[in-house]
Amino acid sequence: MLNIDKRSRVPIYEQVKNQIIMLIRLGVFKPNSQLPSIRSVALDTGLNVNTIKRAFSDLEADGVIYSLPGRGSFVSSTGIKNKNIFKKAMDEVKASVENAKVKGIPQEECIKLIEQIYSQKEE
Amino acid sequence: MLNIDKRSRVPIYEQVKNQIIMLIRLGVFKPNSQLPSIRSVALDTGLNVNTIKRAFSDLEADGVIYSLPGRGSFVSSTGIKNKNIFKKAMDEVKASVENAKVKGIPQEECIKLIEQIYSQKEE
Amino acid sequence: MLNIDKRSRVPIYEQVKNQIIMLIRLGVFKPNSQLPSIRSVALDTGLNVNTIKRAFSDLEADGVIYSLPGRGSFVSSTGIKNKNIFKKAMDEVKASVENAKVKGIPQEECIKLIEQIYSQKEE
Amino acid sequence: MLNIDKRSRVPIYEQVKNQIIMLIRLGVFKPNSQLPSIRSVALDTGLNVNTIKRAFSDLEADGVIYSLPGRGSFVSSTGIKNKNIFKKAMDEVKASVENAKVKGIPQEECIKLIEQIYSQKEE
DNA sequence: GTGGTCTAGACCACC
DNA sequence: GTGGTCTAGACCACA
Repeated sequence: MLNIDKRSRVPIYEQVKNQIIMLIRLGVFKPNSQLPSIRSVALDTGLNVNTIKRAFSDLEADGVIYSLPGRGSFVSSTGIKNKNIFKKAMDEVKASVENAKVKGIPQEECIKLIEQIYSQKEE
Repeated sequence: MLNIDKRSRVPIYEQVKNQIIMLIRLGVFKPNSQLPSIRSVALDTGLNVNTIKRAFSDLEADGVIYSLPGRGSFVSSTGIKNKNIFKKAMDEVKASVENAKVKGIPQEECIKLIEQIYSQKEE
Repeated sequence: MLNIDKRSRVPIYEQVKNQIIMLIRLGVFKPNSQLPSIRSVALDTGLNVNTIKRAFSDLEADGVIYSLPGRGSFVSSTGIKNKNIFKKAMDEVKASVENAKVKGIPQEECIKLIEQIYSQKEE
Repeated sequence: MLNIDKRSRVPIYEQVKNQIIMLIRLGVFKPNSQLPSIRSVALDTGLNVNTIKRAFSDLEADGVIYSLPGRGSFVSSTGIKNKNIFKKAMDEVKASVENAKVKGIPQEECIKLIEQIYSQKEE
């Protein structure tokens, strides 16, 4: 179900977080519905329980999901409509573009790249 | 000479690299001219010698500077026109924008941000 | 009969306990009268039998009810006037207020909150 | 330096968090000053590095401290003046007092308890 | 030395 | 079965 690249420099728990966010955004997991258990995700992905737990806890801290001990983890009713998540993502873009600008990369290159990324179909 | 923010999350050696690249780009350091020694930079900035060393060897690996053992470091003749530096910067932008897309941020938001960054005067 | 919030962080067996205590306090269940059976409560609420069993045995341990094997559970003659229940509740209040104090919240804030809670009508 | 009760039902990382918050509030750790390293705290307390790490990460998520990889952990410039921390503490008080009210404990008992707690000198 | 990530495996409370 | 806590120990990047 999840597609993890162990060789990426992006931490595994971040990849898990991102994929779950995308699945919620795509409607695969709907608000207030139950998510697969931490352990089952760990089994499916072959990752350690603690790594998945870390991803779930982070998502809970961001208000994307909530977990009830002994009962399971659930998509929060507001789902992905959380400003905090957006802010973090935009902060990253900002930092990387500012860096590109400092390195002397012209604005058109950046815009071209963005248009290219957004024209790709979501996997 | 260098403007380092010790409280930034950007690694210090990265900040050193970036500032040197910018100084080359602005013409303060010209192709084939000698750079200040690692030790003098360390003294000036109050940073650890190892940190500066790391920045210089990274720059050498990127072909931006070259060092002659016993004589010092010099701006390479091609200077900053090195594809590697550009590629790394663009890879960062790519990763952050792909992440933004996954989080559901619309293309226009990214473009707006870029135009805003590039409209600012360089410090 | 019982009003359970499955999405609450309060354990379900705790909610069951609390509601039964309140019903006794309100006189719905009188001292020495028989309580509905564990199974019927489980059926009514749609909760797991084990969860109800846990609530009942906790209440018995606290001396609020007693059970006669094969015949059912009954409100104890002393009813809710049991020190143990009070003590547990007060211990919780104590812990949370001590925590608030540590966090730097002034005494007046706590008192104000309490007055506000007690001025609300009981549901 | 820290005073941990391993037998408490309050998670150890919570106790660590609370004690650090108190030390910041008392001015022992000042805004922007460096905190003892995660490892040294682990050594001093005899606790596992990961447990201390958990406490520090939580504090960072709450904006109380910030950490710079390779450099250390620091009290954030706003220090403890964080509404989130206060809200969580008050939510706890609210829940416990509401519970006490349901159990039939009179308002005066709660107020008396609070006055007693706040009259005690801070350790 | 510092913090950050990851694994492995234990024990607990709750359902 | 579920999530939550804790320990032990490994490896990494950064200073």
